[in-house]
Parts: sequence; structure tokens; C-alpha cells
Amino acid sequence: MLTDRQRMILNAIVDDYIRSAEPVGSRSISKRGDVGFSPATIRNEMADLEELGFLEQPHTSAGRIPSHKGYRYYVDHLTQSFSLNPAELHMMKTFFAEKLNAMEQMIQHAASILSQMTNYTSILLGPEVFHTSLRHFQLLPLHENQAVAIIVTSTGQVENKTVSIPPGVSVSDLERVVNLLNSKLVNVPLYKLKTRLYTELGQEMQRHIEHYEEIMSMLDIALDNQPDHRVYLSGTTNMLNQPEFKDVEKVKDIFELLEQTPLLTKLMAPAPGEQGIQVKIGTENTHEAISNCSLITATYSIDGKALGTIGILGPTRMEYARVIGILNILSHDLTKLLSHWYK
Amino acid sequence: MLTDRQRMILNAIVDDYIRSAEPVGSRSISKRGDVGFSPATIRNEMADLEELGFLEQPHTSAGRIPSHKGYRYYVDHLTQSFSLNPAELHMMKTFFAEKLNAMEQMIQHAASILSQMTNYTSILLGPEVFHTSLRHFQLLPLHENQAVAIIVTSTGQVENKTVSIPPGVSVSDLERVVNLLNSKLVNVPLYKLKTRLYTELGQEMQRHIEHYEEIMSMLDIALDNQPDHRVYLSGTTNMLNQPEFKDVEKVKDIFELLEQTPLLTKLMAPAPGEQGIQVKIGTENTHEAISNCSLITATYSIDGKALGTIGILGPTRMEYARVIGILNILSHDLTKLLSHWYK
DNA sequence: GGTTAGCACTCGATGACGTTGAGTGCTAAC
DNA sequence: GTTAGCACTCAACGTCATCGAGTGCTAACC
Repeated sequence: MLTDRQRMILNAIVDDYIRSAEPVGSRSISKRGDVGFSPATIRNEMADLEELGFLEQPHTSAGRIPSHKGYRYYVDHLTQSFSLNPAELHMMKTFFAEKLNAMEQMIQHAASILSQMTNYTSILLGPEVFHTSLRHFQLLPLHENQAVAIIVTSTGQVENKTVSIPPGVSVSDLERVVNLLNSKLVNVPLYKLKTRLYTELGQEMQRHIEHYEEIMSMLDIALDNQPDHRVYLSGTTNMLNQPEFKDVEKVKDIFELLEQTPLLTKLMAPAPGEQGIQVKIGTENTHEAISNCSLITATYSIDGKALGTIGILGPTRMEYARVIGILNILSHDLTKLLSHWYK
Repeated sequence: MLTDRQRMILNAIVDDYIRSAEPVGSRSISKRGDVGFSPATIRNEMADLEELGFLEQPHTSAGRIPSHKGYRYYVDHLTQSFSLNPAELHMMKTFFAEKLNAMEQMIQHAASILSQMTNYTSILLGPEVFHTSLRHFQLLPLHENQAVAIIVTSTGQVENKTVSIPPGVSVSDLERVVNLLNSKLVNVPLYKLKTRLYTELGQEMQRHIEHYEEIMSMLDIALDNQPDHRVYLSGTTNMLNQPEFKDVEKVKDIFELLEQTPLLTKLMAPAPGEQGIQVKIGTENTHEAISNCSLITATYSIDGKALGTIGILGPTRMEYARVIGILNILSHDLTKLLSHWYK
């Protein structure tokens, strides 16, 4: 579709623009050295590339900037795989050495490392609930009428919730209920817990346990784990360092988006069946607030099942090669680490 | 120190400036109606107030804006106690009705309500660890060499941490350890846990438990709860709506500060002995990034012991009366709610 | 003596205008 | 096919005049 020379020039323009954030002219491309043609020749090619929709001109007498289509082409034809410098490799290695952390802290830590390395905003979605199951259930009385319900999942996460103990229910009643649940519901996926509670345990509990109704409604609350991903953010302020966001109005929408967990989850959700790195450029993102941003995501998984998503959000003018390289490493390492953890 | 009329005029200026964010002139004050003097008279008083340091002039031919000293005077002499409208009262009432939430969620929720009501940024510090004690300790094995340690505190918070089980230690060993801890350490303040573990339990454990050394070092990790406050933020984007922060450079410093938990903790820490509402205006704050901001804080407590802090961060041009009113209500209600919860 | 009307003065904000320079498109020469 | 040359475009920037909100001061008024 494009000639070799056009590809070279397009690459040079995107590279330059990523670095400078300013429209690039034919002269500066010619001067770079890696494209050995005069400005005039490059101008001709640039005009062609613009006609083909790969470049845009902010105004007549300015240089060119890549269009979304241009970025897309650039990303799809990225050849040089990005390599980290020793200091950065060390940073990632030491991170994975500290695997004794609880999963949650580990993910938060991963988010902050990502944002530090890339200078963009990092977004991590915690493990999907669909693939985690119940390992242990516990009810700890706090007072005579309140208790903490604790759910330990197969991934080692601990969820807890305060519930009211219905009047008339004794501690030994609760113990019996807890034992019953643990014997019947362990290893059941979290999202099936409540239906199983009713279908399999309903009758047995009705027979053996007093105050059946009240206890069931208490368990209903206790097992009502939020099915949304946990979202971990880091480096949101990095957004403010980008010249394209020197206008507060533009950042505001983005920041508001970042505060809304469900929207983020939707944006980060991998297209079904997709594995590996995904790049969404500008308007390819479904939300208007980030139509000037690119979102690069990678999934991490266990036994081939996608568990969660890592993402980097930055301006469309993003260091694609570098970010993709980093995400690649991190998602693989996370996958390996979790497999080891999970057994 | 100030005449009645001066006080009236100062009040009027601060009020107007808080609303409009623009220097106020003598004519507009005169037109308000509540100060029944001509612009000329008001101009004279304004000149005096400026000489006394309560007002400032951005440039010769502009109106006046309050100086930090002016805000301070305004705040110290706030008379009309602010009252909420019915819708807002309802918002707070319903919030406190949902007390079945776990404490953590409750605090996060309180933060978001605060920021919604005030349109500023809200900062909440969770309960101090000093005043909470151990209610229950639990070790749940995940695999043969890993377990989750769960600490339930007297305030109903649940902390958890993953630890490695030393090789050779059996499940029954662990059970014995857990029982011992629960019988001896319940109601001990969290920050004393580890010393008590060594002083009181060391000998007994050494006698009854195999692998003493390894188990102790495991418990050392398990009980190593982080002593810093948890920080809950909400409405950080509200900062971007303030005209004084239309310049990205100014917001950046503030946002960076908001990301640093320890600094925030220090800023929010109440002066020793102080109870109730505290207002820190501009440079009264110890951190330079918020020298154009005011921070209003209130403590919530149990039995007179300060447990945590609620704060609102906004521009020096802040709706002091309103914010103070809201913080007053919320801190009292939180105190009441926690006392009830805590018993 | 306190209050106010009147008036000259100040100075940021706004907009018109010219200049500058980076960059283009086109043509003609190589 | 490539490149040098040149006229053209247009945002950015600086200058300048205008405008108007607001002041300080003086003199008149109650």
C-alpha cells in the first residue's frame, strides 16, 4: 500500500512528533539523517501521505502531524522491539522478587512502577471474579448483634463485610451455619455462590437451622461481593505534564473518567477472544473524554484464562514502542508470578 | 480593633470575592444593599482596611481582594452559622442510616459525600491505630506453604496479609498458635501487639510449640500492621473547576501532594490538644504547594480520644461558613456513629 | 465632622495591525 | 526521479490605541 520511502518518512514523522509534540516540517525530517532526501522530495511524499489520510495539517503553513490512521499504521508496523536499559530491568526484577506481598499490594505496586517507568497514567484491573472461587468463609461476631463476614478467595484475596446478626440467633447457630457453608461451598466460583446457597443448601438449612429466613437474608448480604473489578490507578498527575493537556478543560474530563470505576472497567475490558497487547488509538476508544488519548492494554492470565488487565493511558502521541515493550514484559511476568502463586 | 462599619465592609468583600473570584469594587459593595453607604465612603474604608493589611489590590485600578489576614479575620468572626437545605440534610441523614457498611466503605462514602456537597476536595484520615485493639486473629492456610493472616480490630476493620508457612510446621501447630494468641492477645492495642508477643508469649510458646523460631518470625510479619493512617480522597477533580487553578502548573503541585500519603497525614494532623474545627489559610499551611489553598479540618473521636481527621481542601477563596457548617455536622455524626459502633 | 458627588487618573483587558519566520506548494532546472 | 528556488500562507508575537472599571482626592453638603 505504501512505498518503502513513504513508510520511512511516516515513521520519522511519528517518531519526531512523539518526542516534540509539535508539527514536524520537511526540513527537520531531511536533517535527521536516516531519510536521505531533500526537503522538497519529502514535501512531495508528505503531500501524498496527507492525501492518503496518514497525516494531518493543523493549518496550511504548519508541519504535519500523524492522524489516527497514521498512528495506527505506525503501531501495526512497529518493528524494532523496545529494550529496557539495565536500571529499568533491575527495577522490574526487584519488583518481582517481593512476591510475599499480598496480591492487592502487589498490584498497586505494579501500577506505580508502570507509571514511573512510562511517565503516563497506569490503570490495572484486579483479577476477574469469574475465575476465583471460595476458599474459606468465616463469621466473626463483634457484638451481640453485629459480625464481620470474611471471604477468602482462591487467589488469596480477603473480602470482608459487616452484617447484622438477626435477633434470637445464637453464636452456636452461626457456627453451624459457617461449618455448613464451608463444607458445601468451598471451591465454588464466587459469582455462583448465591445461587448455590439457595439451590443446594436451602433445604438442608431449613431442616437443621432455626431462624432460617433471617439467616438467609443475612448471608445474602454477606456473600454479596461486588462483581466489578478493583481498579488501581497510578501516575494520574503525569497527564498534566503532557503539553496537549495544558488546557485544564481537557484534563478535567479525563480525570473525571478516571474516577469512575465502571466506565474504566468497560474501557479496559479486552475484546472477547483477544490475548496479548491491544492498542486503541484516539477515537477507537469508546469514550469521548479520551478521544485524544491512546490506551494500550495487556492481559495477564492463569492457565490461559484472562485474569485481569494492565493498561497505560497517554496522549495519542505516545511512545508506543517503549510502552508496548514494557507492558509485554510486565504482563508475562505477572502471569508467571500468579501461576506460581496460584499453583 | 476594627469599627463596626469596617467589619461589615470586610465581610461584604470577602463574601463577594468568594462567590465571584474577582476583585470587588466599592460600587458593587454599595449596591449590595446590606452596607448602606456610597461608593466613596466605602472607598475610604477600603483604603484604611488595605493599610491595616486586611485587603490587597492586584493592581492600582482594580478592586480589592482579601489578604490572608483578611480571611483569617473573616473566619475568626464568622457569626451566622451555616444551615443546610432540606435536600442536603436528607443526603447526610440517609448516609448515616446505612451504618451496616464496613467502616472502610463508610469512610470512603463519607469522603465522596463531602466532596459532592462542597465542590471541593475532601480528605479523610482513617482511625488511628493507637486506639484500636485486637479483637480476633486468624491464620488460614492457602497451600501447604502459604497462609493468610487475618486481624480483626476492635473497630471492625479487617487487615490481612499473606505469609509463608515455615517448612515442617503442621496445620495443627498453627491452630495451637492461633488459639494461644487469641486467648492472650485479645484487647491488646495493635501497636503493642508485637512487644507483647515477645514478652508474654515467648516463653510459653517456646515450651509448647515446635519450630518456635520460625513461627515467631512468621508472626512477626503477620502482625506487622502499617501504623500510618489510611487516606481517603474524593473530588480531587473539583480543584480543576476553580478559576484560580486554570493554570495547569499550579494544580500539578497540588495533585502531586495529594498522591503522597505521608505528607497529607502530616498536613492533616491536628495541632496537639486542639479539638473541633481548625482552619488553615494559605501560608499557614506548612506545604508550599497549597499556599494558595485553605484547609479546614475537623477531628472525630471516641470517648474524647481523637480517632481520625476529616478535611476539606479548596482555594483560599473558600466558602468558609458553609464548609465549617458541614464539617461540624459530619464530624459530630461520625463521632456519634463510631461511639455506637464501638460500644 | 462625617458623608457624598464629581472628576481626573490608572492600568489591565481587548482588539486592530504589522512583522516575523517556519513551513508549504509549485515550477523549472538538473 | 530528484532537487533548488521562490512566492505564498498563516500562527505567533509585539506594538499601539481604545475602553472601562475602579481608585484617590477635593470640595460641597448635611
